[in-house]
Amino acid sequence: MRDHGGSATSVTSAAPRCSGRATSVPRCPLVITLRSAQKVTTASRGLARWCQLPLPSSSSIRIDDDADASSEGGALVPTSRDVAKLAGVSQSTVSYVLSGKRPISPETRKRVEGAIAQLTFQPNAGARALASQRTQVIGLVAPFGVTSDHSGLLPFIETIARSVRDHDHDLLLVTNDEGADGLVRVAGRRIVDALVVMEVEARDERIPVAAGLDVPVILIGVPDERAGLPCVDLDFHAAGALAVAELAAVGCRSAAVLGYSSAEIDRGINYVPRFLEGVHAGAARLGLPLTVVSPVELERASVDAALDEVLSVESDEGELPGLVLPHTEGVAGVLRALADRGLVPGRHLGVVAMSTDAAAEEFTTPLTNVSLEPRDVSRRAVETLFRLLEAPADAEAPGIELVQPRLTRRASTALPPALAAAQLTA
Amino acid sequence: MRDHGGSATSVTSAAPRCSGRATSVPRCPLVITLRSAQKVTTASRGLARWCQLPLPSSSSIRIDDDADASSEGGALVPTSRDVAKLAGVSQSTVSYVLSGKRPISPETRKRVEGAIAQLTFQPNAGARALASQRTQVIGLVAPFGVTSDHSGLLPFIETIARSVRDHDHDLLLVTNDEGADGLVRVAGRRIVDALVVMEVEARDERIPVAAGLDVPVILIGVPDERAGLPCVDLDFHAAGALAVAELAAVGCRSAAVLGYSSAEIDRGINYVPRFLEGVHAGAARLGLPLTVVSPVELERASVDAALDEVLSVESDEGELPGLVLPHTEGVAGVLRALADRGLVPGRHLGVVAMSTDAAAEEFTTPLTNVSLEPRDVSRRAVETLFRLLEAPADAEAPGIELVQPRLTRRASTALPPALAAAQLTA
DNA sequence: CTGAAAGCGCTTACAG
DNA sequence: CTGAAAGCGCTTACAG
Repeated sequence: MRDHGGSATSVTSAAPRCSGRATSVPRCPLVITLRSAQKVTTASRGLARWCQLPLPSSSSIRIDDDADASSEGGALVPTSRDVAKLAGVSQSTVSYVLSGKRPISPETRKRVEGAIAQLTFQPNAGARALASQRTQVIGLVAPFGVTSDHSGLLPFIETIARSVRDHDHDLLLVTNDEGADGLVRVAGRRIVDALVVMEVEARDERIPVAAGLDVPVILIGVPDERAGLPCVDLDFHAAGALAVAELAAVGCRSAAVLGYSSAEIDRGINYVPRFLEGVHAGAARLGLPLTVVSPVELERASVDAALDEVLSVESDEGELPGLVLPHTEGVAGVLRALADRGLVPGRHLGVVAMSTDAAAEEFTTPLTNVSLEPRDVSRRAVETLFRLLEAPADAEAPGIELVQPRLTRRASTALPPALAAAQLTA
Repeated sequence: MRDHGGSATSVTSAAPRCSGRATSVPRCPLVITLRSAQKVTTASRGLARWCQLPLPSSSSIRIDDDADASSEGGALVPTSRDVAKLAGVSQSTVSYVLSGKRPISPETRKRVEGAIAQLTFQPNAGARALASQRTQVIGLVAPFGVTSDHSGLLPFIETIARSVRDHDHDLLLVTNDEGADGLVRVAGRRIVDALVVMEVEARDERIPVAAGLDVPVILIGVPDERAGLPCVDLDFHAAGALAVAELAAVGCRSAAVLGYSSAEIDRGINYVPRFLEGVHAGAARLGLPLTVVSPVELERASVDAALDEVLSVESDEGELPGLVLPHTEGVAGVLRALADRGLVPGRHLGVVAMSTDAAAEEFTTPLTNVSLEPRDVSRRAVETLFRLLEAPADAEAPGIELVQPRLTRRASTALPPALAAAQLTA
């Protein structure tokens, strides 16, 4: 047993003796005796302060700390061996009671559970991982610091963390700074059982590395070459088509897309072309004239230029095109630029944006949006990952799962009676 | 060694034999022989597909897979014992080369490092944790789902994750759904070595629990009763004082605070009173008349009412009060309401908001802000936590660390020449 | 400067 | 339905 930092303090643990290693102050019933006043050290001073006791100058103090008393500074942690002894069963029985991997008689179970409760036993995760080859931890590779804004990231992290907990696992955050090495590290050292890789790029250096790991990996996003790895993502093609279909439905005679920022395009994020293809396909099917301006940067000047270009293409009847705003971060800037021109979404022109519902409702004119469904995508990713984790090695590997986007009509496509009427009679 | 799912496949690993457990396909040099064509199973089919080989009908195939080839589907992972054998040293020497905990001769080191590289050895985290009683994982208890918006949360998570990696540890995310039980679980099972608890409330049920754990805990935020736990937070008192001082400096003759939302107040977040106290103290020192309206909800009606109240208190000279907006989430709504009234920040009245610099610059009129400094706070928290983790048991326990806020003047307090001049001559 | 060996606290065939 | 024991892959006194 380790000394408590000063020879003045001696610790004697009373029965039942725990077999665990002492970190500092045992959690078992104990007696602390301060032997000599002269030799009182910082450690014993600290301890006394902790216990809210005056530091005695030349007497001994007694602390009766019961088993589940929570005093900081370390504890002699009970093991499953202690539980077994107390319950009068073998250690394996304790393990089986915990895991449910074999039938246990009701009486035995009761005794074991009682002992567990009495000792406030909690299984050691490291020992369990070593013996079972399962860490019960999932790694999440999150794209911190790649782009400036990441407000959209949080719902993913949150939902993934919760879903993983629903499967009795924990979530380890792997920042993207480490790149592919991070994947190799957490998988190779068996820190995690499986990985979720977020925001994969079209040609992502992490893909071949991830495919070579001997733990299951799921991608959020769809790279050009997925190397056999399962992917989950929003159906951005459908999202693009949905956006133009809405504009057509409310009577817009043409559509214009104010594209992504060049930062986003340069990163080769695969949803950019997928969304634009969807827009094109949708417009073509509906016979809607389409203009795409891309890239559009977040800066005011770039937004103004793009808007000028788009608004100059008005139709013969002086009608403005319906606007599709795929770039969530840029939406606020475009709306501001519209306001500067005295243009009100839903009155002078239709606007559909890719954004969360919450963000869409925040604007002066609530926006019709196509939701990014981060929660659905995250949940699906985790479900698939656990199916993979539990699947026999010969199971069918899942492919690409696409979550269908959802459009919610709000004021920004509530077009004027004239247009709406035209639409109704059409 | 585990069977590969079908009796038709036998796997023989060539020297050097690895001592690790086979999950599926060994990573060591190996020979795979398909014995009988009739008995080809799904498993062996899957294997063949993987290897990009046609499935032979009645012959045996040979695959020479070298040690660092990365083929999915499992691997016979090398252990430090394999490294030791290959390097001709003892297992303990391998461990010491890795940990640097005792001097190693250059030649020995070279041989060991060579063997590690050759086998692409990575130490098993579970085994290491079990033997060393250190998991190298820090837990972060993040307040997911407590409030609606959490964009402000991300910089904390990001910075904490990075800082923790700088100390060669990983970050485990503990969602707040589990409440105090989550702390007990990850600490008690030794899933983490230490904890960061975010957004602590004034009377937080997690505090006494956290204080009873036998792992170091650091709080971000300052509860009423910190139970001896170290805290790191922004100095909200100073922030409040800084905000009114700025308004006074640019010539405002009175100040008004549009307070927090009742949701935030109800949660008993400790920075609410601290900030307001700072505002009061600052205003008192400067002799600035002060109005505080609180709560102010995020809803338009509430903002309008608060603004009406505040703007009616104009001075004899018809001057409007300077506005302090402590509630980051509510800033956008207040600005919109001001715009509706034709009031421009920095022209008709001064405005100072609590917000990140990035957010402050996003508004039509860039805002003078007092930064929340999430990165500084996070970094300090992690530094203190590791000091705690490495400190001897008798070390001095740290108390409350307050990070000083920083004010950046922008257009919203660039008041009209008349006022500025008045201020200069004063 | 290095090695042999015990031990960390579980799980899981194996045996009954 | 239960137990005895091997073993997971490291670290760390102990010994030289």
